[in-house]
Amino acid sequence: MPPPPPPSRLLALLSARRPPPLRRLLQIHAHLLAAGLLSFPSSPDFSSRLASAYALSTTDASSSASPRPPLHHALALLFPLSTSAYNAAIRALSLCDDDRHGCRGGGGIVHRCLSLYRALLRSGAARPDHLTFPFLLKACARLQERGYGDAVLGHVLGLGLDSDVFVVNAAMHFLAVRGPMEDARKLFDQSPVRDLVSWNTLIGGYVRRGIPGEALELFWRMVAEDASVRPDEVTMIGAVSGCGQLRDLELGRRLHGFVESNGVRCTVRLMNTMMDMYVKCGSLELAVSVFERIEHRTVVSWTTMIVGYAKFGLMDDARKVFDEMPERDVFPWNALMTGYVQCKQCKEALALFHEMQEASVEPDEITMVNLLTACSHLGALEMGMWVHRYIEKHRLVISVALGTSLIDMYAKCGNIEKAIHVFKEIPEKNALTWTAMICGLANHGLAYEAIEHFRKMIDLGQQPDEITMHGNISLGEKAAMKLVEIDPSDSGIYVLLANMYADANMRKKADKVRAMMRHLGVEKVPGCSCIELNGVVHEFIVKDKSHTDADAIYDCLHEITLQIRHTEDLLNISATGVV
DNA sequence: CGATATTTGT
Repeated sequence: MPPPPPPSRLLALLSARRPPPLRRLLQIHAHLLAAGLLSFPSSPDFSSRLASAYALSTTDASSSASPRPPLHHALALLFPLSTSAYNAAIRALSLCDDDRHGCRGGGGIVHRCLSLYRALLRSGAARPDHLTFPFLLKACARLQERGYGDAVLGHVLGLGLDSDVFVVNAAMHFLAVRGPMEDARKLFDQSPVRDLVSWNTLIGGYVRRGIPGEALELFWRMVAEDASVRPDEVTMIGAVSGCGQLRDLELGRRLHGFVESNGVRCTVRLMNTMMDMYVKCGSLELAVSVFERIEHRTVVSWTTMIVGYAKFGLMDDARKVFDEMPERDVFPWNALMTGYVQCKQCKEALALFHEMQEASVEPDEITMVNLLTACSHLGALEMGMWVHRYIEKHRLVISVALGTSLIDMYAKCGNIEKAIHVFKEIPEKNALTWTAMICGLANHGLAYEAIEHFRKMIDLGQQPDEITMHGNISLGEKAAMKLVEIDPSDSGIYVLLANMYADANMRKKADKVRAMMRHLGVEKVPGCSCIELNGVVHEFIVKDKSHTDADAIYDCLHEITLQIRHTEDLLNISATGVV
């Protein structure tokens, strides 16, 4: 028998970033027991470290080949655990930040955190304390469902921990991410404790939700009213990115000045945010000047620069930046591809995808959305179908956005049946999905089906609160206009529209738009038809001469017309009689 | 002791 490793060696094994495999962990556990190192309390706290390692090793995806024991079995071996051991285990789990270990959306890890918390509540010996909740709430904020976090918030109140600033901030963060923003705000306004992180959390929350006005107002209030805090890097990241959402260049320069005159640490992250803001506010020049002043550029810095050039249509410069970057993850690839698509250089986008595959970069959902958009523009049905198969083969999750892109691609590439099929298959639909389907049907001249879908969309209440605070109405309008185009005489559309506006509390505007729609209905829209040849869609409008082979096509049409006339003469029937 | 933060998309 080899001698047991010294405690320092065991400690090192337990503290490694990657936990030892379960089998090894059990050995370590036995050694610690034999050495009497698990008697509580001890320093260093071996039982906390062992609990953390168990929590992590039952999460480790690499051990998923063999059945993993439930976490509570492993922890039962350590029973009874102290609160700090539970906290350490929850902490270790909540810090393990990627989703490889569990199901999507960090679900696996969060549920393990919650089961640890339940074990803690059941244990009787230990009670959750002020250190338990920041980690736990952070985990809950990563979960789509709100229920668990709400329950935990209830416990916080029950235990009277609502005066611990760390707990309050974690609760605010949870509410800002998952709950109604008003609740986060209420907590901020009513809490007896408040510090820099409280302000930052709330400002960041408003920015994440796309309410930049509120974020900036809070920022100025913080500067003016609360002398106990000074804006730091995190504050400024929130304020500057909010300013980017506002597209307010003047404000952006002011905030930039604020950073420099208030000694805020100008870290790469802040400078990246500043670049992004300048790009969004339309000043490529200032974005470049910030980029050039960054000493240690990250992938984010380079990517933001690519987005900037692409946004201004300077694809050659975007490509140059892309080629110059020392290392790339999927972001710069997607950013460049998006640029090509938006600049209508769809063939370049497809070529980039092939480069991406040669570079062995794993494409993601966004890559696929870009590819499908490129295919839609090109009318490249073959390629589009290949992308569809690729998505299925690689088991990429078909999100709303991806599903919508598929529908749009099939519709624009001329395969409306497949578009309908995908529409029926996908589980999640939003207003954009419906619009893509309705416009697709309308473009294929399927007026009845389009109107039926429009009706269904309204019936399902698939709008007012989907997007903002108005944007949705224009979506409805977009769909409706398409319908008016194909059948101006259908009064049903006007009724539906009127109802839609009524539902959205826009009665005042309803009449005005009604008149507009009528006007549109009167207007003649040129008839249009599409034909697909070898994966390329050719579009023709009445009297359209834009096609490269227009002369030949019209010659051919003329020939066909002559032949029909000739046949008519032979059969002695009139053209109107046939048609 | 513990909480807040930047880049890609229909």
